Amino acid sequence: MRQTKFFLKTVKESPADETALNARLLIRAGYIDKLMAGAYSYLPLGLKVLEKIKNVVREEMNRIDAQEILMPALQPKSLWDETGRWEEMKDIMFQFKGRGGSDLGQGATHEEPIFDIMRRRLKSYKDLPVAVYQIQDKFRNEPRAKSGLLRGREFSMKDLYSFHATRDDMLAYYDRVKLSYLTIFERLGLNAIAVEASGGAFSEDYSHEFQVLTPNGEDIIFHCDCGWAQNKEIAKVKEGDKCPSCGAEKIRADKGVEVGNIFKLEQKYSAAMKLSVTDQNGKLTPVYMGCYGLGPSRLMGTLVEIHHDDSGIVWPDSVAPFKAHLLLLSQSTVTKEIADNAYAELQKSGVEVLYDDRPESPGAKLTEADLVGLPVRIIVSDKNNGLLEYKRRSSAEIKKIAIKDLVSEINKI
RNA sequence: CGGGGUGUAGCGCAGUUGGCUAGCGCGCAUGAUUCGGGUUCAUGAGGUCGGAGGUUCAAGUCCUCUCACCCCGACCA
Repeated sequence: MRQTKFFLKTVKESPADETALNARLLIRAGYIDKLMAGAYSYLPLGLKVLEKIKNVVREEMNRIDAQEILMPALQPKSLWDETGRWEEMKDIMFQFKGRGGSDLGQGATHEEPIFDIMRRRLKSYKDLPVAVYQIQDKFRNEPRAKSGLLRGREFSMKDLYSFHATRDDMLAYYDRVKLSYLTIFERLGLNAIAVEASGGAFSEDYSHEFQVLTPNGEDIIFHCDCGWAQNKEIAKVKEGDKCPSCGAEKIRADKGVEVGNIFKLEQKYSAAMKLSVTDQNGKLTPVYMGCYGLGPSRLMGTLVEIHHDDSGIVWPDSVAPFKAHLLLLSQSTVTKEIADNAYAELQKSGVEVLYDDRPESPGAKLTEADLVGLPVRIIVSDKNNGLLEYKRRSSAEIKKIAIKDLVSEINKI
């Protein structure tokens, strides 16, 4: 993509109404725009990142035999009355009247509609197991939206629901999802730890939260090098205590951002919403269920909190909106030709490249490139005698390479 | 929802005890200039001072109400 044709405007100064680092950088660098508290637009660069995150999630979901669906955000009260959550969640759910006075709500989560779909289709233990997921915007009337993309009133969530004939099967799938989540976070360039947390309203057992440790996180996590970790909400230890798992006296307390949460719902929901199948003996049994959330938009914010420096964002390769930023620093005909050739080469090889072909000053281009944070920077200038200057955003090392070696150099990543 | 703070040009900000034509920087337009870390200069466009009501000869400035945004707390399938 030529930058002269690309819709991207960066700004020098941080917005006054944001203090969260992720929002300040993402807005300055032209990824997102704030519409109101807790609701952001994704501009071309930002949407590319969000989609890359979602696609990593899709790939890993598909790998654990989950199938993608899409449910409405708009939902009727009647469904939510079956579980009693219309009342229970009235403070957090956007609820309003439809035409004719019908009560409607916007989905803060989707257990009710997925149950409605499943109870009319799952009839026998032979129909199980089944797992479906969707990636959709959730709406929550947060008491306090804050921290940029980390806590929105409208935000992207991937929610997965699994249905099982036996408890053992549910537990086995829960473990599969747990591993899948860890793979997702690793692919995204995040070090997330699985933390025991409250099971919530429909489970007495612990749930697992996936927490990325960062000083800007909202939760407090007690954890040990051995892998044991609990949310402060349920933890009965304090910093420096003996680890209940390995016995070493080095429990640490750190702040974390919750980027995923998985629950064993057992049979409680199925009982409430009459989701039963006939077992091998012909007897009706409530199905076992699990639900598993993960937040792509919150992940995008978290990625910026973790991967940045004083000059701007430093995207991990897996989610960067473009792989390379090609900068034309001189306006001589010869140099322009070299840059055009390099651009053509990259495009031919399928490398996603943003080509800064604007007639701006070198300083402006260099500073802006650091702010935007693409993984590879390639400079073409009169100074380089026909060679290209190759630099990773995450490193200070600069290599001079020939055009013919450019694609192979990038493909090493 | 409690406490604190902020609303003035697209963005970041200044504006004294109420006073005359509301400013600065960035950005934008035009023309020059420059070309390896957001070049320099000139000219220009751009404002119901968040909104409503009030006090006053006179309100960006004082009072009341209200809306929005930020931070702390509470809350957080």
